[in-house]
Amino acid sequence: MNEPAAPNAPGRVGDVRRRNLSLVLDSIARTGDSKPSRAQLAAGTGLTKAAVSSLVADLVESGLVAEVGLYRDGERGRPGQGLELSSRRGVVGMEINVDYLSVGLVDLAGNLRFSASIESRNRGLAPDAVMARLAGLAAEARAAADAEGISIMGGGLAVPGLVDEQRGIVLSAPNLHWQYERLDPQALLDGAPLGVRLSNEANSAALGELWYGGGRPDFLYVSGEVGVGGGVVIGSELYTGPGGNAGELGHMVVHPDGPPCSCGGAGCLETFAGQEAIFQAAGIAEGSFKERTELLLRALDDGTPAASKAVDDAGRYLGVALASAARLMDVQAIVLGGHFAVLGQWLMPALAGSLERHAPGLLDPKNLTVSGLEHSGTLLGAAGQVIRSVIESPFEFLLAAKLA
Amino acid sequence: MNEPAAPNAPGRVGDVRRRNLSLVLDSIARTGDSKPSRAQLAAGTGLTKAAVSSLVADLVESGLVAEVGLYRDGERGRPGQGLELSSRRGVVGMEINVDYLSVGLVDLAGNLRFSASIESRNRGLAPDAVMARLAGLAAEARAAADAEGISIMGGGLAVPGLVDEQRGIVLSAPNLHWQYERLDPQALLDGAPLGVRLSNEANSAALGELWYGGGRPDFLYVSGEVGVGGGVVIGSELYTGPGGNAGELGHMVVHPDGPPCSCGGAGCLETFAGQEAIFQAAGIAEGSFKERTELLLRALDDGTPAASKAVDDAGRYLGVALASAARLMDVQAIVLGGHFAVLGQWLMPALAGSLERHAPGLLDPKNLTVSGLEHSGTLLGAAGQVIRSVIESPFEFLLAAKLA
DNA sequence: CCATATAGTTCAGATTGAAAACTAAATCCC
DNA sequence: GGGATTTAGTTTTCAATCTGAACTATATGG
Repeated sequence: MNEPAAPNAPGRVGDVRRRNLSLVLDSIARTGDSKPSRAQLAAGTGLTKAAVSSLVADLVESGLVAEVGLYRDGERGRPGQGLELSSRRGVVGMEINVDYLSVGLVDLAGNLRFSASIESRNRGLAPDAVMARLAGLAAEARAAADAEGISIMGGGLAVPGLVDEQRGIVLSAPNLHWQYERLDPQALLDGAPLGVRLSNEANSAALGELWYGGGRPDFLYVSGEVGVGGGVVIGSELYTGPGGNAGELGHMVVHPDGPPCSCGGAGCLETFAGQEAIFQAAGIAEGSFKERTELLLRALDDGTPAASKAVDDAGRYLGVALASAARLMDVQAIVLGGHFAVLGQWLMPALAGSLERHAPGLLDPKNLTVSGLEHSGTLLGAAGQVIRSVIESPFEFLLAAKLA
Repeated sequence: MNEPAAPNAPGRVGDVRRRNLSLVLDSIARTGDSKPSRAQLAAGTGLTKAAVSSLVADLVESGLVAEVGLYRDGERGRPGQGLELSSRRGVVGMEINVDYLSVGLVDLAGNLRFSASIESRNRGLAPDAVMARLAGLAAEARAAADAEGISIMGGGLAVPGLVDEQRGIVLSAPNLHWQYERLDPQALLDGAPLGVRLSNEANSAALGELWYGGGRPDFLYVSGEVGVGGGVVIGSELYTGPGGNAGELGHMVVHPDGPPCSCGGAGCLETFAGQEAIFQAAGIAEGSFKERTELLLRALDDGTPAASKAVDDAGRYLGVALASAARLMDVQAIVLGGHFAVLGQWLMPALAGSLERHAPGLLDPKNLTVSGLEHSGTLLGAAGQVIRSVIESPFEFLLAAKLA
């Protein structure tokens, strides 16, 4: 869709403006509610007022930034024109999960302007059937955008599995029983200038947490779904590794003599802390995920020993994996999401204890938190990736928008 | 010393030239022996011939690049002027280790032009005493540089411990019994325009491997010294983590019920695969490192069961840690250095087996290798950091050189 | 010796930010 | 109420630096 600048591309004179457009736009995005003036942007970025004026003019003309009336900062002097990200440009976040589909309309500033979701037993369903249902939801989002006067720039689609972003292929999504499925995400938002970006669910949730949640620059996001996934955020960027598969927390080895795992290995975290493992250890075998989760929570509330032990064990082994991860990557904050967030209060004691036992003093307990975004985190992250790409490369967006 | 460009600095017109100077210089460095002409550089970088001519003129004037006579590429037409990194600019790499000190003079192209080392039982010695001995070696390197007509740009000093690069402080080097020692690395090479950069031994070894060894862009370097250290190289850059302490492979947890470790944790890799742990498990208690290593190697040669088991166990647990690391960071190649390189042939079977058991198919066995640089890897890496900083920011070097 | 091919230089033109002067719009204070 | 002051934003001039095209330099081939 948009070609990223090659790292070895020659510097041209025009690159300076590309960079400064992004710098100013990002500055406006970061300042958020306080709606900076051109003069404040100049002070904040180190650019001259003249340069900022010229850059802002381009951004306003493109529709990415809007002026929002006068704004008084100090007591004297001419008041500035407040600037903010346009609320008339949006991105559609979409999520396919095991038992539901959801969409959300997110504006440039990150506000969730519309959302909808439906239950859908997707496991084992053909990708085409799932995509057809999702297309219905996407149409709702487009209608909502029309109603609110929001122009849709693009979309993000998160799926619980390994994906090839470039080619729109789901390499493997074991929980959906999908294997090497070629989707057509573009069809969901026909005509959107930036298209639809396919992404991994855990990674999107991690990015949602980064941009619209806790907001730390460095943390490890742990997503306990059917599998145990993770997203590594370093320096406010997702670390995906040389092959794009980093963050596979679920298959870190937490016991050298542990049981065999579905991945072919042995002693993986997932065999101790995956949803299935916890349900099984707690003696809860029947029903949908939702039903079993409710049974488990009730059992924990009642203090049922098997349930408590199951969650304690999961927490302890999760602690082993996180201790190793913290040592290796020097990660100093951890955010729990998905199933782990739901189990938070029961999981934490064993987890914190295990971390302290294996990596004493390495991680401040107050940096071990539960995600507050719940299900919308993935949606926000999926949409956010497109929004960030615009903020980081506004020039490229202008081109894409002009061509369309 | 030289201030790195802030990530949020505004782009200025002059930045374009900074970047292109680096692009051209790096291009010359990469092309290596084949001594490219200006026209070839233009084709390779995407810059115009005019721009390359102008950039090369600056680089030649600064003494970083030299013309090396005519060079014929095709059959017809005017031959080009071959260009290469100057062999008259060098950096001194220095290393403090537990039982020796060493220095090396490395020219811009990465050739080791001179090296020397002395045995020195540094454990427990005062930093001042060690630095005084090292200064003697450094003086030899300077004399060698004078004799060869090499001008010294700066130096790199690697120590086996955690360091604060900026302030020249060794935060902790347990194997030397050093704790928060303020060194004065600058004194070793008084007057060198880029000063002396302090660095961690394992990290330097990893970088040495990157620039002058295997040359993969992504790998995990495992250094088995007294402790077990590591260096994570991703996208041809060292990953140091948000706090600068990434790569602490030795304290990854490889057994949830393992013995206590000196770090206060339990079940750490180091308690199974550290030098001391191996010596102890093999029943070798007395003597210097060198002597004990020789004893161990002889015992392995003889097939002594205790020694074989000690090394097998170390390999197996190392495999557990590396399997986890590979999952988490998606690392696809591993290079063994230090003690592990010495034990290579005895360690490999158990290590490879363990990796395959815990992360089957994840890592191609041919990507599990032993470093070929031996001891000079650390030296080359320490010097290389300064050399790379010049190649990546030639403009800043020009300024620094001009001020001196 | 001249056609041709390739290397490298020179020069006009375009883009862009810095610096400084200027205009615009508010408050302060008498 | 009106000038002084303060702050916001624009205009103008200038310098840096790349591109592109024309030009010069130097080789081979017939």
